[in-house]
Amino acid sequence: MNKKPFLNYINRYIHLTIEEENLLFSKIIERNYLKDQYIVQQGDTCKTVNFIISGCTKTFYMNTDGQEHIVGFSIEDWWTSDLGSFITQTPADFNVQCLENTKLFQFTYDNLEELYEEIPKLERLFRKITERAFVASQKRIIRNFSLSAKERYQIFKTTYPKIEQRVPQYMIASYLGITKEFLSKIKSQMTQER
Amino acid sequence: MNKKPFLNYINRYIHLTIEEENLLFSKIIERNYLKDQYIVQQGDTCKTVNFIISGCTKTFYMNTDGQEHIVGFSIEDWWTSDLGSFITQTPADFNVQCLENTKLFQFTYDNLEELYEEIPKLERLFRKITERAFVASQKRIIRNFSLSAKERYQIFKTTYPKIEQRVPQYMIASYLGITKEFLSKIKSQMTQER
DNA sequence: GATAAAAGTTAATCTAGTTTAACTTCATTT
DNA sequence: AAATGAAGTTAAACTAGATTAACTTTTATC
Repeated sequence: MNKKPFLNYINRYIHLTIEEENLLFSKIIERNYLKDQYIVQQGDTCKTVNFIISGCTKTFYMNTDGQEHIVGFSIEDWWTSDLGSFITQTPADFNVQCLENTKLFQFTYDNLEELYEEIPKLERLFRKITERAFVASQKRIIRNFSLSAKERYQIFKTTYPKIEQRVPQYMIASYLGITKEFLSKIKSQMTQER
Repeated sequence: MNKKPFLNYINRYIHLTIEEENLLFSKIIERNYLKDQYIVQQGDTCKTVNFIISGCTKTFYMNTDGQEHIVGFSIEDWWTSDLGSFITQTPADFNVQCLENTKLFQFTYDNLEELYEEIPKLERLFRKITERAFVASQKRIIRNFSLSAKERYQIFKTTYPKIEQRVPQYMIASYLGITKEFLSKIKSQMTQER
């Protein structure tokens, strides 16, 4: 178990003693998923929050006529879960599926509750992480309302250049809230403009 | 200073001793704003997070050609701020303006940082509040992509019946991401269907 | 290296929602 | 109670993006 990436990550927010680090890692489960496997399925209760060591996931909602709406992608050094399902321990609205073979550090609900008691600093860690995630989510809502599909695509490209290269176009279209055909049109427009 | 509504609110998440309560309230500033006054202005750094005792606010983004995009409304027992600006202490993306005379409990950045040190339970409180806000924000993104304007309006009406009655229609249209003219059309459709 | 399946492209047609503009209703001030 | 302005309505013309469908390119499989 290579603890480095996760320690580097949490050190951006809090500092733990050696004892705390050991306690923390004693409750983390390392797990590997294969490409296409599901970490969470819509309707199941989400059992874990997951830190990605390597790999890539998509979080999506599938509506009744089988249309897939992508809420987000996650890669190394970020989290993946259905947080709503996890915190309330009720059925998930979203699916989380691996787009590559993916290695995770998993926190189960009970383990995380115990850790919050044992290492109160972790409350701060997750408070700060969630604050940032919330702010990003609010900004995305406004962008979706106030910008055209082309502008949103350009922002996506500059904000998440790594993700753009790892994920098929039709999923990016879904993330942007447009059809794959329209994204294709936007891209051909953009090459002509150059 | 009537502490009851705020104490009832936080008791849903954490329990404080009398000493902790006293310390908490010693750092809360009660403040009244008049209708139309700004609590935060786009470009300024947001100095406070604010719990609403009475009144109503809107949070909105104003784009370069003066178009207003409403991120959200807040009423009694909820929070209002530009959280992104507050946590990073950088210029705000959003405006927060009172739609009614509004009474707030304000936490300044420094007071809140001190309180986190003095009452670690508050980290848990704000972690949980932010988790819920993030989950709601994610669900809104999906609804905006997967539902028609009419469906979104119907959900708004049932989810926030109190807000619908206190806020002008053109602001609700902005919140839903549509024009006031189109909301008007939706409403007339809905009355004809009955 | 042939074949099939998945991903991406192009173009015609269509529609949900926008824009513009004139009009009505309601609230506020004098 | 008249006058002004803000909020809401209606309808015609318009457009960003969806839908449908045929086609091409890439990737995976035998």
